[in-house]
Amino acid sequence: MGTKIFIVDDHYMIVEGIRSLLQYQKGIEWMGHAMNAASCLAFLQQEQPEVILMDINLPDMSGIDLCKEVKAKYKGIHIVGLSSFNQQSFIQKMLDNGASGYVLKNATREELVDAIETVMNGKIFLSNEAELTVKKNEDSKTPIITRREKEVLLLIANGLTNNEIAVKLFISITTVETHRKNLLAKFEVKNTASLIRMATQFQLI
Amino acid sequence: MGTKIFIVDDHYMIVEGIRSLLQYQKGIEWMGHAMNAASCLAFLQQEQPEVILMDINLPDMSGIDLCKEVKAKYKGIHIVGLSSFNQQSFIQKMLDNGASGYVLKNATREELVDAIETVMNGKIFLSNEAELTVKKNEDSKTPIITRREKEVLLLIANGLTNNEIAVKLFISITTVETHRKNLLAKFEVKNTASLIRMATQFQLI
DNA sequence: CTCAATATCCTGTTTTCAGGGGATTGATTG
DNA sequence: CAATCAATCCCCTGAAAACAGGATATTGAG
Repeated sequence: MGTKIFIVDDHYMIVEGIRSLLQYQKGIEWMGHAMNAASCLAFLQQEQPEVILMDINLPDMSGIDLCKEVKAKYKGIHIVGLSSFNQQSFIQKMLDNGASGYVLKNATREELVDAIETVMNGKIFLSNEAELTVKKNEDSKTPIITRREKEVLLLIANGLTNNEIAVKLFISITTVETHRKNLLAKFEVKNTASLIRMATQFQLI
Repeated sequence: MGTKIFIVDDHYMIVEGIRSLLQYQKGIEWMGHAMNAASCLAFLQQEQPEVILMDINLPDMSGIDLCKEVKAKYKGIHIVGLSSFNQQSFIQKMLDNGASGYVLKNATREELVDAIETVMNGKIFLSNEAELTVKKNEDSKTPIITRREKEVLLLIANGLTNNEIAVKLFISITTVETHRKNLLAKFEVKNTASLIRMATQFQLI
């Protein structure tokens, strides 16, 4: 009997694609698929696969949250993230929430099989490109900003002036200025335009 | 003999998924697939399909450009855009470049078949959701900005001050100020932060 | 408990931006 | 041809943000 796998993805083409790639693969047993988080959880109450391939974008819940929930309830299930994006923040969040690996949607059959085998052996699997991204982003990583700074950043992005922000957050305008100063410093930029640009690139807003 | 279709997409899973969805579909003849723009163009020199399903994200060329090129050389081929994103700007650009339709990657088999039939009849096909997006964005559409304004916008986004922009573009600082004023007016915002935010949302930078 | 991080507040000065006005040139187009 | 628009330039004012120095609670992890 092969490794029991299950897929959660709301894209028919992806589900069919993976089914087609793995259908006659030795050592792999296709248990079915779910199109959303809810029916995935419902399925798991009946049967448990060994590996779940899980999209990070689901209609009812983010794959990141679903990953957390599944790992909390069924510790033995290995989860492989599945996404067309090659973005470090998502990869990291999936891994933080208990995922054992991450495969891009342009993976080959070999890569898929490799991923499933690797996580079954208790190891971490990252797509080649995903691995590169992780490495690349080690240099230019997202600045670590505090909760308050993020609040201020969001309000800046929404076009509020320091004064308006101060009113909204019940703090002094000078405090807002300080947070702003720190944001500029942390992002290593020298004005608002670059700040907002960087922040969007890092997907903070 | 069915409608001859061809697929250009660099995602194995998508290609396999579509193949699986359409393989035994009556009235459709699968001609093959290409993983990039170059091999698509090479294939077209040998044979011409009636409908091409084309990803907007290709490794060597954007689907938007490829669409233009294919339509220029082979006017009779109907092109259906294929993407996981539901973004008005992409849809619009594909249609501007001669595409006959647009299908999201979470389309069902029925939707795919419908799309192919529709474009074969010389009509435009848009995915349900894509149609909604187009409608939604009719209200809040991208401002029309001039070449020069876009240049200035990019430099603002890169963190240059008016002075630096003036030097770089060999124009007076007052001219830069004017362009900036016009940008704020066109985007209907009142400061740089909002301007950059809007510009990124409209994917101008 | 201690220390570092965080959040808060202050006073200045200088630079940059926003918003108001008006004007000229050249290209396009109905 | 007249009208429109893009692109250029100019002046002015006041507001906002950036820069340079501080200082002081609070709190949370080791």
